[in-house]
Amino acid sequence: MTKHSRQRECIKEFLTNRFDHPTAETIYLNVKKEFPNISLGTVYRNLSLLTEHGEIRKLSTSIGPDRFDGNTAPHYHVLCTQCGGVLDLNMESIDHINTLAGTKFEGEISGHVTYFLGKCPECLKKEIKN
Amino acid sequence: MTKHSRQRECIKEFLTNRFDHPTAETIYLNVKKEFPNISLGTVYRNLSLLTEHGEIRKLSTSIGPDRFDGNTAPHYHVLCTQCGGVLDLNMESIDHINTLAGTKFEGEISGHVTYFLGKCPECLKKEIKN
DNA sequence: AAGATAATAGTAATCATTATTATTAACAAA
DNA sequence: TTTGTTAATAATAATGATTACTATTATCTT
Repeated sequence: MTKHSRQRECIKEFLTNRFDHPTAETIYLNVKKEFPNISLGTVYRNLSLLTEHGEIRKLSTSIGPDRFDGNTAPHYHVLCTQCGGVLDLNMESIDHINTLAGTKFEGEISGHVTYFLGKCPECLKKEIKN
Repeated sequence: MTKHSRQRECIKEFLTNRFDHPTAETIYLNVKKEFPNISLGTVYRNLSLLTEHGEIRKLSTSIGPDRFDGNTAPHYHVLCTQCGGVLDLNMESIDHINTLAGTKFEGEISGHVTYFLGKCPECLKKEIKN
């Protein structure tokens, strides 16, 4: 049975107003403005809780720390190999690849994790200038 | 200019004979049999080198440490949500999703990282028994 | 208002990985 | 085959991200 907490509410709200998929550290620094004594552990625990409850999404890439997304609607992400930024990609779910994978696998396929690699519009623009 | 080293050769050979995508720790413990004084740092450095040179592949999942694959032929992986194992999935490259993603993105898409979630044949078998 | 307990702040611990450094091994040239 | 050069090593410390611990506080219930 999970009790309400103002810290968790603040974390949740911060995430719903951000679209750059901040890290726990960034969330910590920002929530600190409203709760100067908040602990990084509290941030991590609440991010886990919110993720479990399906209220936010956790994004793990091979580079850098985990990031968090307040938008739970199904969509994909592009990881910019230049600046390290993580951008939204509003593409419909490609769940047909699960079916395809299922035909090549003796076990059971229930889902997939996909992120794209590339260059964000900003980095691309800078490249052309030079 | 990269010098030959017996330790690196041993790591490489160990990986080409394993198909369960071991972690750096597992590789360390096994290579230790031939090189009792080998250091974990040496294992990590050589795994990075081999990955850079395209001789092995590094697999990062959101759960647990990185794993390494001696098979560099293009293929995918299934992460068993039951036992945590990582299995090969010999499916052709689904690079058409890059093109699809490109149509929804202002930047540039150069590739994708995908792994599937599911249950391996062994865990599935156990489940049916019970 | 009082009691029960989940959540917190503060901090220590853990885990995976990378960095540092003195020593050793691999290769090249004499 | 010795010698010189330099990359690779072993040993260890340091880092970064995350989780665990614990006494205190906030939230909810009665």
